[in-house]
Amino acid sequence: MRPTIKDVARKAGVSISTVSLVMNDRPVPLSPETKRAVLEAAQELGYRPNQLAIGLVTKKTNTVGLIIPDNSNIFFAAYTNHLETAANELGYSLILGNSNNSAEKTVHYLHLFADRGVDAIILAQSEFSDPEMTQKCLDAVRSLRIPVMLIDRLFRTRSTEAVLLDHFEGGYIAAQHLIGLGHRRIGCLSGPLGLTSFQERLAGFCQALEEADIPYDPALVVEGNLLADSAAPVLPALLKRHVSAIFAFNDMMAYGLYKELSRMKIRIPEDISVIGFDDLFFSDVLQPSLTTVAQPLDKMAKAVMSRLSQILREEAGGESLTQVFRPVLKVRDSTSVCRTETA
Amino acid sequence: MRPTIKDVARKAGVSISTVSLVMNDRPVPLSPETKRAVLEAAQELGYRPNQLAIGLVTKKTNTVGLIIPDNSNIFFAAYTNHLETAANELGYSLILGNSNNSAEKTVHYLHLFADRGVDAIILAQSEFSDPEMTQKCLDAVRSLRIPVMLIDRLFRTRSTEAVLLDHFEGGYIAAQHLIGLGHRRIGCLSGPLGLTSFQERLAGFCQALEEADIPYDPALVVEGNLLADSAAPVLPALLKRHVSAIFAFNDMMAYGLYKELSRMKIRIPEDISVIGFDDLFFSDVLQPSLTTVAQPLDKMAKAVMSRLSQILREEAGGESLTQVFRPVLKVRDSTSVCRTETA
DNA sequence: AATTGTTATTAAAACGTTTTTTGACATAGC
DNA sequence: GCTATGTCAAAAAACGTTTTAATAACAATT
Repeated sequence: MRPTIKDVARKAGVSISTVSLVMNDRPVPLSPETKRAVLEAAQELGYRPNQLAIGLVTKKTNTVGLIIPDNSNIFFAAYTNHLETAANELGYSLILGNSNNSAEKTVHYLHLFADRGVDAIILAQSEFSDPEMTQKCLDAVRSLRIPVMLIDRLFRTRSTEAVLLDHFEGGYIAAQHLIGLGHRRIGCLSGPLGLTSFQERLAGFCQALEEADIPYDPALVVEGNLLADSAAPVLPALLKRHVSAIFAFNDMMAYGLYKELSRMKIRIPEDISVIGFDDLFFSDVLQPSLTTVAQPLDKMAKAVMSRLSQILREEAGGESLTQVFRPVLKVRDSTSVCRTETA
Repeated sequence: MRPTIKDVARKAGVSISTVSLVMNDRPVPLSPETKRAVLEAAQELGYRPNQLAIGLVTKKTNTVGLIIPDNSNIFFAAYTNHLETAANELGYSLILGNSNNSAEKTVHYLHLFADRGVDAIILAQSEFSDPEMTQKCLDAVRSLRIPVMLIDRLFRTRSTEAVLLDHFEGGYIAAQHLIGLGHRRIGCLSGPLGLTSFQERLAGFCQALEEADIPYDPALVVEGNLLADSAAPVLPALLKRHVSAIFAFNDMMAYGLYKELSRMKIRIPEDISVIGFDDLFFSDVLQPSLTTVAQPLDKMAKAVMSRLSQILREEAGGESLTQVFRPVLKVRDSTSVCRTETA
């Protein structure tokens, strides 16, 4: 049906080896006439090489597997989008798997993708609460013998390729911004503190407090589940402590705060300032627009793919590399100068 | 490195044909001992068949290409997520391409995916403003000789496989809902009316007006670009006409209305009702939550994949099938009884 | 005229599978 | 004792490429 190299060879009156040599522009002596004949035949037949066959012999498919928890999570959707763009620019295709944060599904996809001959795998997965699950993934990754790039903190070891955000600095600049506006009683709506990234955000937050000589009050830190609806149940605890600002450890929870505060007729930023983390698409659409700590996803995605491409071209040294990116503060309308007298 | 069928054969002391027969559980006479030996060897070596090689001989890769305009568009991200889930349940993997609404990129991915031996392609693309572009895509699709499933209205012909929403009904139920609340001057913030889907939404809207004996006033229909920021420029025109409700043809533009109305101190739904279309994730988070027309993406995704799977198993009759799904009205807090006296 | 060297092309092996055909050996029927 | 009939297993071809080694043709050197 689809023309193969044989068809081109027959049409051009040469052997298939010649066709291959010409198509790949190999540095072997070939007469101009032969080249022209082959190119013409290929053109006329609309010949396109079968990548399956090529992959079988070259062991390269120019395909990268991407395993993320959930593409309906807009953060990952945005990341995926940037990764796909970066991949395409470097000549790679992306094959997608949703792990739903399940170690089984992660392992499933690791194998599935390896079976399909992907050149590398990008894995977005934070630690599992059960260390055994993490170990399972680690084992699977090791057994694969394929480059794996982590874009979240699955393993604590430094000996893996990774592209990460500096979460400490993220927490730090968020706190610094609020402190600069005069806030001293700042609530934290944290993510699960079992996860390294959130520990680090909190540590950065504390560092900023310390530098401003504000005592750290653990009662002002509550834990959420990263979803919007986790804001409502814990908000009263913070309000009771008279916080003048709340640092939500991701934008989704900040949205939850918006909803609940609005229900309570507490105004943002007049009565309380809110700052988020991630800079999702909607943060700029919301009313008032959300001040937040942005992750430079485009740069990170580019870094992921160019590093992988480097590794695959075998231009990387033996050392594995962890690249850490700096977050960027986006000041919008949800934070303002502190107006409460209570220091 | 990775064990192959040969390694299993050697270890089990049989031929590779036997290994293949056993692994695929073929209905051929094989002694239980042989089977056991093969299975054991495979298990011990951790053998997993190379899907590239299998694809080369069977012409099936269990991979489906998905071409969408933009995965950072949360509507498509959600659809992609459902499609991936449905695909995985049926044993397929999804390979992803962002077309950015460019015909060139669409054609690029059509070929790229075909080269990689995908079994089918899912194409989310509305018509191009330039009919020549549409023709280009059509030609590429035809030349592929691979099943292509449309999940948007690229071609007007009925002779393609497609899974679509009943946009007419969507427009109809949105209007009906507002009319039921007593609204008679209803503004439309439409999408580009060059696109069939929006024409149909508008037609459904008009139908509902007609049934309620409300004259259709073209001055109440303005065109947006589907993005949030297209609301602000056209809102004054609608307000001047004293609309008591606005039907935004997608949720993103409804969000734009929220922002602009809030800036103008016009309250939703007290002063004006707003209804959207799509039911994006955020519509339930917003304050007030957005009444909207939902697309049953999970059902549609399942329908896409099960139909494709049917076609690929060659169980489909010769006829191509267009499946149309009914939208669902989600009544939330952004619409209320009309309080203006102006009829 | 024999050797060496270029240049252009091809043959053949390999990649890891599936699948069809062939073959070896027992057992049963005549 | 010979042919038919079953079992089981292996051989071999095929899928569409790349790549290395081989070869052929011819010119240039001795």
